[in-house]
Amino acid sequence: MLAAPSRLRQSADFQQTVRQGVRAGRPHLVVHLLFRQVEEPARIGFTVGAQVGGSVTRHRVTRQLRALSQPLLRTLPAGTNVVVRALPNAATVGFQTLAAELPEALSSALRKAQR
RNA sequence: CGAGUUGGCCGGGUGAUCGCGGCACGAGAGUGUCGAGGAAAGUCCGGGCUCCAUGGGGCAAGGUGGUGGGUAACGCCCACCCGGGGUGACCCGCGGGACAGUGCCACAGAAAACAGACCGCCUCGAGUGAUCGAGGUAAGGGUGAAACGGUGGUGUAAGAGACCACCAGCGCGGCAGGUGACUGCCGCGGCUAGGUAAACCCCACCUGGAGCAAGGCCAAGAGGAUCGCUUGCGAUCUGCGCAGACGAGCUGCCCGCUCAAUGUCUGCGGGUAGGCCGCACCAGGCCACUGGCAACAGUGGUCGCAGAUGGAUGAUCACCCUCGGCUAUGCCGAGACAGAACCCGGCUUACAGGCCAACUCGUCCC
RNA sequence: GCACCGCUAGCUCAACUGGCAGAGCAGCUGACUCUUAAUCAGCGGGUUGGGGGUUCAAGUCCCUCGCGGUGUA
Repeated sequence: MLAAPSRLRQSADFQQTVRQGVRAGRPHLVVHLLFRQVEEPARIGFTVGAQVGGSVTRHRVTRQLRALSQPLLRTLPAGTNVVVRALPNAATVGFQTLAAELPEALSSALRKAQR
């Protein structure tokens, strides 16, 4: 589990990020990103729906994404909110595929947001 | 050796690196330690715990259903009885009551529950005759899931428990065994009484309601009474709005009791979740002994065993294990069902593969 | 967490107290027409979500499992 200040913890935060932020997709996941003008650490959250699979596979995907997010968190500017949404086919591919797609999607979203 | 029955267990292992949550210690960096399951699942039962209610009487409603025992309790478990299945080990059974009452039994059939008689059979009468009428009878026929005991004989106009023998079944009595369900034996009776209660129902026994978003504390906010003290409500709110109904409450209803038109309830709309506690040490696991057929209980020893809140057990690598494929001393791929959320006892359902024990039947050998 | 509802032909729905599973649309065949549509005649199509039980007999009653959905906190 990430530290509490680095997590999105409320449903409202998720909705705000997904609706107002920019979006960058890859075949197995989507990254939503939103800059906020506050001096807080960057925060990240995960959305893994029931379409991905049962409880066991959902948790497995969440853990893999969380493990990948740990080093990427430092590279984000302060006040950034990120929501990583797993697509239904995310459980069918291995860790290596997700490890390649997440940094790509994140940097792509950052470029979009800075424009 | 083959075929089978029952019960129990495991359900990947070891190591390294980078990470996560709880707890303990520490000023801190950090160190140490623990960290998913047999079903954590479905939510079908039972309890603990918490709050609310709880003066009495009656009626409902729901559940359970052989007997005895186990248990905190159960719709669970154990043993036994009865019925059914299997050569057998063993398995299956919502397994009380059908003379307390009511209902239903389609189609077919003469007739479907209480006796009756369609075709028959027999006697008498009428008629030349086909046949008709009166009466007796229920053996035979056919229908059906089910037809008023079965077989053989006596008997008769034809027949019939009308009578007899045996058998099946019912009721009563006695003796014996068992805590009991019940079983065995003997005698007597009338000769025969359909099914359905997972149809209503009757009988016996059990059940107050809600649920950890229970509930408590703090912070913050709002309203009323009077400044304070203080009092009531307080996220299950509303003296925020609109509309409607009516006496209301005693958590289903009635009696009864209590309170009261500034009261109470209902519907629609509107609004509200910050932290801490509850929270993890118990009907606890394992081992031994004792009692018991067993479920289980008692005594002693020993162990400490998840506690998150967008929610902790992940990622990678190496070797080993199991399985599958192949170009086969190796290579490649796969590793069941499934993720704790207040806790516990059961039930049910899912589950690759494997292990152990007891027992049964068959065949062969000693 | 608690309280409920539904599952029937390819689709939308019936089947009263247990008693032969049906209707409309769709499909197929034929007729009408130069052809199509419309119309007319006919035909096929069902493990009643799965399994088990009670009953002579189950879509209906009971138990259990699955899928989908609703209300409420």
